[in-house]
Amino acid sequence: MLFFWGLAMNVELSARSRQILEAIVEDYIATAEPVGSSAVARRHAMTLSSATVRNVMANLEEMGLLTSPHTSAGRIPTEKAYRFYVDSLVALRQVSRDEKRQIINHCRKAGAGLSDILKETSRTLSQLSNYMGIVVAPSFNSDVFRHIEFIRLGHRKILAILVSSNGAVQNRLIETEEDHDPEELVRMGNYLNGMMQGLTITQARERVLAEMKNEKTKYDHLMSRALRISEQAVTVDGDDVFVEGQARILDQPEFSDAARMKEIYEAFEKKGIILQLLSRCMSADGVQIYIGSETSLSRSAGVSLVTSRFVTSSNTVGMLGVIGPTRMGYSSVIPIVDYTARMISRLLSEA
Amino acid sequence: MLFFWGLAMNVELSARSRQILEAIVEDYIATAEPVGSSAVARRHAMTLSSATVRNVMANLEEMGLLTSPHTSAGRIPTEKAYRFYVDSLVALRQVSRDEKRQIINHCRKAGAGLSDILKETSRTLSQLSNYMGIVVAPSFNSDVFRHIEFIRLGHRKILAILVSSNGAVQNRLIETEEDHDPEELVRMGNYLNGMMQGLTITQARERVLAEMKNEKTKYDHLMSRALRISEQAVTVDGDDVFVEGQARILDQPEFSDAARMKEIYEAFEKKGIILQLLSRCMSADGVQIYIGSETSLSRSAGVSLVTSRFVTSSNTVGMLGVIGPTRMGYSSVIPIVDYTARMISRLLSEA
DNA sequence: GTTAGCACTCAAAGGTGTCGAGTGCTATTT
DNA sequence: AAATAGCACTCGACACCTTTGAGTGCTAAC
Repeated sequence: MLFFWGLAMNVELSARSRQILEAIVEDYIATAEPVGSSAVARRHAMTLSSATVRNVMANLEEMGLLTSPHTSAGRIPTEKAYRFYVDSLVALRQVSRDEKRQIINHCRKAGAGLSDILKETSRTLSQLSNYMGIVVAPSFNSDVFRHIEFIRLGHRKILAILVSSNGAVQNRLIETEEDHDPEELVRMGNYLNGMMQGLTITQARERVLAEMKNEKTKYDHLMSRALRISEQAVTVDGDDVFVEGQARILDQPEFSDAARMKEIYEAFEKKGIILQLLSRCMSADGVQIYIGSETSLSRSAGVSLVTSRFVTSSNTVGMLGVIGPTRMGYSSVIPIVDYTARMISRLLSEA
Repeated sequence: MLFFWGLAMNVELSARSRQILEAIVEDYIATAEPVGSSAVARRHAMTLSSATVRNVMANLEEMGLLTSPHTSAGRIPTEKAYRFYVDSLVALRQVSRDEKRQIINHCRKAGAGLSDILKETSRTLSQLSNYMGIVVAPSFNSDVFRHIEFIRLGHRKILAILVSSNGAVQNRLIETEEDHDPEELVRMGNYLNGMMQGLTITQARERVLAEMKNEKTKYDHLMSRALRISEQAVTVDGDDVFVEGQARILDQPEFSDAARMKEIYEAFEKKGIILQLLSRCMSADGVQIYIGSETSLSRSAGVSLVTSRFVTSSNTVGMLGVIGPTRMGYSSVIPIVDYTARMISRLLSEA
């Protein structure tokens, strides 16, 4: 639907109009100030006079691609214009050698744990883009079970450790109804490890629930206890989200006022919003771009989101991207996100 | 030294001056606007005229307790005034029944893991105080070792799981020089568990290093490998810090401008600063208060910090507190921090 | 179709004047 | 001697004005 718009406009615009729109968008991205007709004529060393540019701009405004904040200011691009720009105008920059180096180094240097890598990635994205970096860990639930283990911590207190084949680890403290001694726990572990081999965490959970209703296991003390405990262990709720570089967006002039800022920060404290937002881009391959209201992050905040998914060795998908103002340097952010996603995918597939 | 100042001033001020200073500080805390002499006379239904109050205020200014932002505005308290206020004026509010309920509920409802509890506590502090809540987990290194366990994840890849008696868990992915099969890992685990029983993590680490030099173990293949791996496992670097309610401080008028905000947020992205800051309050018991530059957080930012430490069953100490503007509602924040620290201590001691 | 010219608009910037909260000082009261 | 009333003074805040200049839309000429 969004893409359709882009194509539709693509057809309707003359080459010159497109060129001018591109100039305006890029100017505005660079300066954050309304762009006037003469600025366009000048900056682009075009063979056109400002008057001509004005006519074109009036056209573009009528088409809903530009607006003026007031009668005699320059014009600024609408969301529609950004959409069009991103779909068919933007000339993507190459990822520089230096940036590549940074991305790769950061990936490697992180402690080898999955969450360390992802956190570091988030930071790298933020540094390279100068906006906010965001990474959503592959959903633990859809990852493949590797190992479960119980450790007795005290009277009726057990620590359950659940490892997925990604190398992601979940710890859960469980209070049991009766006390279990270490040997019992080992046997439970063996039983469950056998049962869950090869399943995803979600499937494992279903399997546990099914087994609990099974007549055979119902009357086996050890098994039924093991199942009851493991039911808690395999119930993993939230996915991990790593957000870095929150301070950076304060550099952007459009976020200098406090009310606006607050909206964004509050959105981030409720991580649920982000997850909901990002689950959308899990399905499609390649870089996805959400502009302004398309993000449904907060109507008024004027933020955009450039994301891509990455895959792990066990074929679960995660999400990474950059959040910044609508007026974002798409030409460099898009390649950075793309490249980073590829690198992370490769790194995690090796493992 | 700071306390000495408080006492010194205590002596020098007449009862009336103190009363007026208190009124000014409290007014300023409530309104964030410079307080004028007539406001003091009026608000306090004092038997004094504004002219008299003026004289007293001139005195206080000379003593460095007040400043005027410009000739004909009211006066605002200096850091010194806050210090004095906190040391000897403030009338602490009782923690209300409702607040107590919230604190206790939040503690309990959290998933039983240590980090869940602390994160939730941080959020509670933020909610009750309307400032930023901060909790530093007890240093893992000084906690008592409980259990170590190795899980083979793949060729030459081991997951080490280290549990302390607090119930804190550390996972670490380790790449080994040779491949180890699961049975070998179990034996290594047994050996190390025996060796480290009763030691703190730091001691355990020293013990490992010592054993590695020991002639006897040097020539035992299993042991020497176990030691080499465990050396990595017991090397834990950073402590966990939980900061919640960052959006809340945007409500404070003094932080409405972006430059100021940025300073604070950047301080928080480098968690190191916080740790350094908080390590100071680990030693002393009871509520500690750091005002403005005393925090050494960022000279210009004008933030204060109210903290208290808490203890766990294994006698390690953590830190919790509230960060807000110097102009902070000390009378309610101090009791909240105090009460929360006590509750958390109790909760963690039970475990 | 392009451009030059011109009248018009409007925000931003700067200047002026008033208002009032607040001060310091001094003379007066208690 | 301490407290107060009175008064002149200061200075930011606000409202109001003008000027400036960037930018527009329109029209007539090329």
